[in-house]
Amino acid sequence: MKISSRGRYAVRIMVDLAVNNTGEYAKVNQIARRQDISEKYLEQIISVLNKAGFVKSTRGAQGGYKLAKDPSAYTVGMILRLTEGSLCPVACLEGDVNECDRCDTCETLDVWKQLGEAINKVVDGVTIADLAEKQLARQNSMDCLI
Amino acid sequence: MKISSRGRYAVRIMVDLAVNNTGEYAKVNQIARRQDISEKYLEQIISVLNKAGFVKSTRGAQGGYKLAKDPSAYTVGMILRLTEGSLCPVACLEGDVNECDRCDTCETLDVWKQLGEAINKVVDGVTIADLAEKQLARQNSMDCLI
DNA sequence: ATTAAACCTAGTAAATTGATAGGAATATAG
DNA sequence: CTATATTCCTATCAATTTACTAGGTTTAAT
Repeated sequence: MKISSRGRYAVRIMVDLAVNNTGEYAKVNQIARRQDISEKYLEQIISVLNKAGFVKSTRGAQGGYKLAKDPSAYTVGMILRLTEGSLCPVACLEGDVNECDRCDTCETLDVWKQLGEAINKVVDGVTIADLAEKQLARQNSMDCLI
Repeated sequence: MKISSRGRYAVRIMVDLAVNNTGEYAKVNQIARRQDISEKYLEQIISVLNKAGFVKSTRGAQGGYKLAKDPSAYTVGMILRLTEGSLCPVACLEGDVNECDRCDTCETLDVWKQLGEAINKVVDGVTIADLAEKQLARQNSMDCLI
């Protein structure tokens, strides 16, 4: 029941792109430096975000990545589901077909259902914009101290 | 973000012991048959429950396992934490020491904290007694149809 | 003494995780 | 048109976890 580093990094990458958005394309090595993630690993993760259309890219010199839409268009849940796969805590609840044949007499199923709903509620209740705003607010408050 | 079969089986074993409690010790092969879990795998899982004091055992002929306390004394969360380890969705939140040095400037941390709380709330809100009752109620309602 | 059970330890195939590595394709700058 | 900066693609890898299977040891009742 852990979120993998792939999922965590993906969220951080999206927030990073939102916070450091200048209109230009951000390069992998810049994001990697800011987020302290290996360039090569980050490359793989951002490629998934790219294929899903969450970010857009251009290749070659001056190329890079930027968010495809407004940060408020992405929930944490969307990003986790993309990079982690389903957030459903048990396979029995996935898809429209109930895999296991104990499902109709399985008391525990209802607990997993509640759990899945609780998880979705949290991760779909927070957007990349929310997280980016919070970071910008903290950065501004730090500026005041200088 | 899946609950492993070890955790799911552990919960089912506890519910099974609650539902089929006759005062006698239940044998691994009986539980295995009822729950459709391999005897050997079940043995390993119930041994964890035993060492934690959730069930008690006697060896030798007529031996077996029974719940150590009333089914209402066990939450699903207790059993999952035992068999799965912490239900914390990220390592950063575990223990009293913050592992990673980004923690104090990490916006995403708050999401994971909310997520952890939501998960705990669900799994600690359901007891083995709740699940056992539900199963007994269904069994009784089935009896009426015969 | 036999037998029925829990107990203990080791092994194992498959999948997943968290990367690293190297090169191919492509766009810009000079 | 060439050099360079960048994304893009694929392969590999070590470590860990998962979900078991297997086989023997100990203990208690009959």
